[in-house]
Amino acid sequence: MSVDRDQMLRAAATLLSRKPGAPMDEVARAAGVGRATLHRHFAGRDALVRALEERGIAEFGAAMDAARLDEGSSEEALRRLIAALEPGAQLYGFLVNEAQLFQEDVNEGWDRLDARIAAFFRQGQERGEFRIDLPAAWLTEALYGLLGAAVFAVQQGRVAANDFTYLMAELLLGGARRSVTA
Amino acid sequence: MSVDRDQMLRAAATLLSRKPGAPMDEVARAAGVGRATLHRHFAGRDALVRALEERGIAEFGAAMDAARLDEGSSEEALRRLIAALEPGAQLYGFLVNEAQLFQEDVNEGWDRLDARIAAFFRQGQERGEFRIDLPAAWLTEALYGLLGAAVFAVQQGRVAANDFTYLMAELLLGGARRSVTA
DNA sequence: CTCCAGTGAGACATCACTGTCTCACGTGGG
DNA sequence: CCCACGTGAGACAGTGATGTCTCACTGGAG
Repeated sequence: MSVDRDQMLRAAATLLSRKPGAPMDEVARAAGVGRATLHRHFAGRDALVRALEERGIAEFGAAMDAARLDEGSSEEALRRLIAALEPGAQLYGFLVNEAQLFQEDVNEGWDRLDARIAAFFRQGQERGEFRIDLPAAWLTEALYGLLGAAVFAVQQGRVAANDFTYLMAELLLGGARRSVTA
Repeated sequence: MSVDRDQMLRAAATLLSRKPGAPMDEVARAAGVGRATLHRHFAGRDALVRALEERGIAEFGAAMDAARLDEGSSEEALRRLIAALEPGAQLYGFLVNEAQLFQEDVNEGWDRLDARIAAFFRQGQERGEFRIDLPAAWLTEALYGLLGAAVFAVQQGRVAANDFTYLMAELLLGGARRSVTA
């Protein structure tokens, strides 16, 4: 009888990531639940988005933990990170857009994650594995941007979902230029 | 007396690129014009966005022409393209987001531009200058994604506006990995 | 079996935005 | 000078989403 709050969040994430402005009743329908029930669990749209934020932040952090960014080469670590990010990529894409919208009142959890990602890139630079002429902050933003682009490309069927991790990692690491050795 | 329609479009683009959902009266204020006047020039919000689309498509196309994508190496051509895209990057970022929202009813002008960009990447692949394991469609989406990320990074002051072209081109072409030769 | 907590459906007031209209004003051209 | 056009300010109704409330129902616990 009682509705699974987690399933509601998941359904909301899936819908809102494609249609950020979807009305509450549409979110409710997507979650297979009445509008009243949705509203009982989340005081309002803001609360719902806030909950999605917290969920996204937690999952993002968990993905970073799982990727063990300190082990092995920076390149391998980045590949692991992207692979770990893939399952929640839709949600992250939605949240990144959302965060860009409301520059003010951003959850401080994002700052922490941003800092961790940037620190990882900086470490790679200090190790001589990443280029030093591209600021860590830029690499971080580029990661987010490519994440969103990849999610969209998959949604549109422009690229295969299976290639997600490969395309992300290869472009971010090696770029489009054909290398002499490859 | 008469208001400069072009200036209104420019102001609208600047505001909406940061705040896509801004109400019409805010757009009007940003353009230094009354809401009624804004409405006299653009029948409604849709018409305004449509006008921005057309403007963006035209400018994007002009930038591609100016970049002379057929001359010289593909890498040089891509650098020229990114440099030519920079002045209108805010607008393009807004329009790309807008296009992602309304998958249906997309201006066919975008398809044409998409096709030109993809064809350029494909040509580079056939010439052996771009990697063939990254589909041209993905490179195209990545270009858009990085464009948006770069605009945002500059807006947030995370990177210097002067580095826009360099950061975009270097990441897209060479990626984050430190090359052996560089 | 009997409650009752949780639910879906719908009514309702409210709110923000929109698009239209009117009216007074000022500037520029005739 | 005077008129007319374009403008700004504001009023107005319409619309869609929101948040709250009520009510009837149902499935599960006791």
